[in-house]
Amino acid sequence: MTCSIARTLDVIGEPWSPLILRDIWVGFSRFEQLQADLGISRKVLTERLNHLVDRGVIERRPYDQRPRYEYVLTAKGRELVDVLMVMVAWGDKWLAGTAGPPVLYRHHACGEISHVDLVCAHCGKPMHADDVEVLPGPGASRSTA
Amino acid sequence: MTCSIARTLDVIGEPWSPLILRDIWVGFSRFEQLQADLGISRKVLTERLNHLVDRGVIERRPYDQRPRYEYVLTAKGRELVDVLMVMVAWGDKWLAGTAGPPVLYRHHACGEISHVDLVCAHCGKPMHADDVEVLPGPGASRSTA
DNA sequence: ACGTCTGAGTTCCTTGAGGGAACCCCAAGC
DNA sequence: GCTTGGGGTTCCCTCAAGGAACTCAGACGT
Repeated sequence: MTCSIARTLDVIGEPWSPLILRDIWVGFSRFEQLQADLGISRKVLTERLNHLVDRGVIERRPYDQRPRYEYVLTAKGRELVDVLMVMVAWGDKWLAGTAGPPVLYRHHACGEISHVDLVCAHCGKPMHADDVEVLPGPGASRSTA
Repeated sequence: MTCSIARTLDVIGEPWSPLILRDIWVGFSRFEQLQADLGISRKVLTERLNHLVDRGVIERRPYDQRPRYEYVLTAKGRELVDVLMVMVAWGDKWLAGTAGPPVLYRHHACGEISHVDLVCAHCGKPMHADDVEVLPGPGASRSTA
């Protein structure tokens, strides 16, 4: 489908993929760690990891003489974490409940506990759902995308 | 699971939900429009719409004397579109191919074709995967979240 | 009064993906 | 040479997605 959302979902749209990516992001890099932390079936974990490697968002690397491997984010994968960070911000705001957010994020640049906000890459002002007009682009083929 | 990503995925984690949300965002608000545009089965579309209504991200409204309904984003839903906008930015950058992005977004504030960028809500500087430190928060229960 | 059209779903059947548990391979270490 | 432990495969079984047909309710034309 000619839609960047659909294409992105082709990479992280399957049920477990975002959680796998998050775990790798925060440092769970080995197969057994991921399986234990997520409670995912080993079969599906294998499939998802292969898929993410195929799409170039993670890389499979040996870390021992023995056949031991770890998974690390590529540059493409690190940028995909942006999507997760926005999910965190939204989930913290709308779904955290009385206990408060389960995880906090300290921003290195300012040292404060914070969360992400969206701005226009061009002018730097806030950019949200109602702040844009949707137009067909060069790669468009059908009515929508 | 005590993880804001997992909780967000409970709302838009099922395969079609993000695409449904996108369609409603860009103005496809009726059942028949959504079904035709997405090619989703009517059964699953019904389930997804009900689920999104239950979670409070869209609202079902009659628009006629006859039993005709349209779906519109709530405030909660409009903020969830932030996630889609980041997916668009990432998909445009990494998956658009030679044809270029299928859809363009004009930012009302500056009038330019642009895309979103992530900044720290506290200090306004860029905030991405490597710019944060992850700490357990008040709502934490287990090792990770 | 009657058929019909249209939007908005339901129902039923069939297929494919996810869960679970067990099994396999290989290298080190004892 | 037997065990251990990480990193997967294989097999079966259930449940969710797809597809096509059916339903229902209110307007509208005649």
